[in-house]
Amino acid sequence: MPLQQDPRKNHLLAALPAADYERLQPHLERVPLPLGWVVNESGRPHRHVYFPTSSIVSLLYVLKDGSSAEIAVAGNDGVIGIALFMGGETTPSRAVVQSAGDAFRLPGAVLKNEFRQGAALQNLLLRYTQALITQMAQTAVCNRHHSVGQQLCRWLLLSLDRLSSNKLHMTQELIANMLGVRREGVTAAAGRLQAKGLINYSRGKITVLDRPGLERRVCECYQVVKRESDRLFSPASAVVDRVS
Amino acid sequence: MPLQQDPRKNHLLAALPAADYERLQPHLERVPLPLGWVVNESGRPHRHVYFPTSSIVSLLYVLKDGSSAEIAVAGNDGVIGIALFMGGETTPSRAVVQSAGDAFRLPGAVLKNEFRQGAALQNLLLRYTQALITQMAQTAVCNRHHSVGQQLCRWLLLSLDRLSSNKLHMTQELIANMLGVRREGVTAAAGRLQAKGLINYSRGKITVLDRPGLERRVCECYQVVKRESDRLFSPASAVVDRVS
DNA sequence: AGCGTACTGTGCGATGTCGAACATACCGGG
DNA sequence: CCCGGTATGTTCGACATCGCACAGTACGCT
Repeated sequence: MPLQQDPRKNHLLAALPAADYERLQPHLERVPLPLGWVVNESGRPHRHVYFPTSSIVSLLYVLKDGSSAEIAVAGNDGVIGIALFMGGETTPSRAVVQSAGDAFRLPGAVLKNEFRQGAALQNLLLRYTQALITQMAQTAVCNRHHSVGQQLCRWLLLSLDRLSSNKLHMTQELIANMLGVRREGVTAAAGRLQAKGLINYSRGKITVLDRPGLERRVCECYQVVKRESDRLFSPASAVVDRVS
Repeated sequence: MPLQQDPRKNHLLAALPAADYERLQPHLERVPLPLGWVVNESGRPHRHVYFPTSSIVSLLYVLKDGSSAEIAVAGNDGVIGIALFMGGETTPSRAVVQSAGDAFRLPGAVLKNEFRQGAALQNLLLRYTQALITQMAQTAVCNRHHSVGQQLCRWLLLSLDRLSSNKLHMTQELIANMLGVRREGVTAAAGRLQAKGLINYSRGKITVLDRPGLERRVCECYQVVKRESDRLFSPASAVVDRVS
């Protein structure tokens, strides 16, 4: 991994006007996030918000019986810990590092203070939250109506979008936990993708060979989430609100 | 139906301090919401936010092939049109009236203006949004892991909580659309509930006879959503933020 | 009273996922 | 270099839901 010292590799921080960013910058602390690390435990108060730069973090819901499902994912396009500025302090979901890398964190108090000024950061975080809501809603529908194969494609593409390479580091077992299905189901679906030459994997290392091919196989859910995310962060719509 | 003329039958409006409410009151317009009415169409800009008093509104995601799923529900404890204050103007979901009744609506401009002052309304709406997120996340997990029977119980209880009577007005076909399953599945599940004496239904009229019985059959998802909603609106936590 | 429509009930095979047990293959550390 | 653990592949029956077709039933309207 190269330097990755620049907080502004995170799109949210990058979208802040210089003045706003300067206020936050002294409080940003770089944190390496190892695979599997629990950033926020379900129901526990959050101390910081995390802005991933090269890492990917999943929001997981874990049921009493241990079964789980990913409800959203955040990488360098997002932030972990929205409960802090939404006012709830905690959420019933667990945030787990899905792909090791760096993040920058900000103490909750600093974020809340900046958020309450109603500055650019507020607008940005609210838009992000709305994009997150879209992602969660789409996940709910996808869980209901689409096959494991389609969901695997969606998951691969969402992960790929948040990484700079075409290699993922993730076992089928972990993917199964994310999708809330059995490992065997992932094995079967991944096997089909490999047979068609779309991906290549071995012992937790997945290489995507034919991204357009994946996009042809994925369900509409992927596109909806991506388009909505682009829309909410497009320069046009962002500027309007900042100026007004 | 009695008068239902009081906007403060909506819990959000009721939770506002008098001064804040007075500012909004002149702009509140009473609107009867008929069954099936589309309050907000997917992708279309919202003009108003709606505060239901005696109605229930579902947020539905509709896929290209016509299949759908409910991702959240709002009654006198919520508001429809969060995209307005979140900054996105639209959402990819459709808001449909699930149970006819009244709502009060507020023009988007009035709401946005009040929201930006950072007053009590802002805090309240953000907390509500977080509760909504919880509900959506729980729906996603429930879709993945729980049976139609359990989900039907959850759906009945969530609807019941938002009504003053123990009678629902809803065909199995519509419930099936909400849950994203086949009508026959609902018929079977509802038949079992009726056989056990928990409910009674006939041609679109459902009477809940044994609510505790339903609560014993429902999956944990219902309790989680309810508890989290209570927590976010408990007087204790609400006051803290307003004072600070 | 009669008719039509909306709602509910039922039966079938097809399909996909589950749950569990077990076989194989690969990698890294001692 | 071997050993142990981790990752992947494969099999089986069981079960729930799907998709479709059609039968029965109650309500409301003319």
